[in-house]
Amino acid sequence: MRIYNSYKDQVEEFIPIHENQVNMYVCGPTVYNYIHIGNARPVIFFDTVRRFFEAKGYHVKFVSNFTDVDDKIIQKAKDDHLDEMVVANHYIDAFLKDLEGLNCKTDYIKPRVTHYMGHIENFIKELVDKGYAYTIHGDVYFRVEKIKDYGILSNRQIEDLKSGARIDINPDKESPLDFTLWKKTTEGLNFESPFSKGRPGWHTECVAMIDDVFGEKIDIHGGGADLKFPHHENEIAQSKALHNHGLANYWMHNGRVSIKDTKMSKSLGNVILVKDVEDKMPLRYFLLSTHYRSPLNYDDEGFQMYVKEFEKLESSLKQLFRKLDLQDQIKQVDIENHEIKQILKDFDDALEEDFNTANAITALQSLLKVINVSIRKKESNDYYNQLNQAAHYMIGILGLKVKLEPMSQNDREMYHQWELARKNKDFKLADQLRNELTERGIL
RNA sequence: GGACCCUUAGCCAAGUGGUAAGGCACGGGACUGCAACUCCCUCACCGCCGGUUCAAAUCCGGCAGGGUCCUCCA
Repeated sequence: MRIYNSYKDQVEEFIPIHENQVNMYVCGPTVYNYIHIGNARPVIFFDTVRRFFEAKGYHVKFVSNFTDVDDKIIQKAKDDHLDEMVVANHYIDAFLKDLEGLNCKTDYIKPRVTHYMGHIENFIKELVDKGYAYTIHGDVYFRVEKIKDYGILSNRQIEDLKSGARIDINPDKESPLDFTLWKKTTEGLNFESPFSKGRPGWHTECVAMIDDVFGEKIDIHGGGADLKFPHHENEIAQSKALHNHGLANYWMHNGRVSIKDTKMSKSLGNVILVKDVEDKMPLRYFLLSTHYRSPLNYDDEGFQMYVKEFEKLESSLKQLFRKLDLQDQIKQVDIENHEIKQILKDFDDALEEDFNTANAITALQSLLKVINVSIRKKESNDYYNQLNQAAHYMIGILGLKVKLEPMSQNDREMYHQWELARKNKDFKLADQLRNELTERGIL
């Protein structure tokens, strides 16, 4: 397994800290709105990463947070005349529903900031005690310049950052680079702390929760490329200050999604929400069709291509399944066929090389071709089962769900009547039965 | 202004030194009671100009166009 490590800007062999175990953390949503397809990209991608690791026999401890205290939530609560926690809970539920629609696993560890206040406080306190942070007027800031190699992840020099820094209106900070660990405020949801009544800074939440949930350096930390700076850079800085390590061995960042070659943003009004996309599986297919590090552009016409592709996948697998199902012959077999084995190998090879889902999909497509050819021929049930199993292995890792229900006795009879009608050239009856079978999702 | 990235057929998209995967669309065939599905065939001087090399889409330099980050952002 090889992974492109953003921290070093190179592809590296993946070596887990603990054998057969992968500890990974992905920055989760701030729950003040429904997620859009750009948010869905890391969600789907890292779910696929998890699935592949699991398929390869790793135990994956997958953690992704909910930021449920934030200025944007306060604003949203004001706008909607609701309690902040009501807002947060609503969008957490909506997020999980979107996840299910996208066929992402939801059985992962989901720390919420509001449940970790004690730990976050202690974390900040320790930073202060060690001299890496300072309090002033109730606010707490991190001393960035105490971290000597600050900027490695995002490839920035401290000097450049200083000269490029916007005019800082906050004279309390020792340096414009310093970032907030604790913000004194009584507006919105706030918490008592030794520093002041207030809220934690976003950059400290993730690292404090990782600290508590894992209690050690983790294998993989993931998120969108735009989180590299300053968010992830600041997480690393805090971890170095407190634990003398860079938080994660491998940093993975996915590219952005744009819409019709334009940045997706609420002010431009070109946001596509996941909940509004009818074709959830084609969306997943689409988002995996480009390598995760490349930028991805969405437009309706292009997307139709993937809707069609997914339908093709669905119909081929359905026909194969039906062939076996009609004879009650679906069973576990050993995959021995050379061609199928080669395709499986191509699939695994693609994913093992920095999760190249685009090439993995190509392998899936070549299996589909083999399936389609075989369906027209008379092949053994054993061979069909090998194909079926290989296909399900692949779509299981890619997380592409295809509805395949075994036929009822009634369905079977109807199917046989249809065949009989065609044989007897009773095309009127045959067409009628065909329509019925199609409606029932059999054909 | 500073940092970085991208440019492969009509469209989407792999490929990071050995002579262009795959998909969609188009065109030509096949199969079929009619459809749908499916199958076969066809379809690229890798943005432009130089350089390095026996060999470059792949490395280096320049130019053009596009984008991201530097501020909340997945």
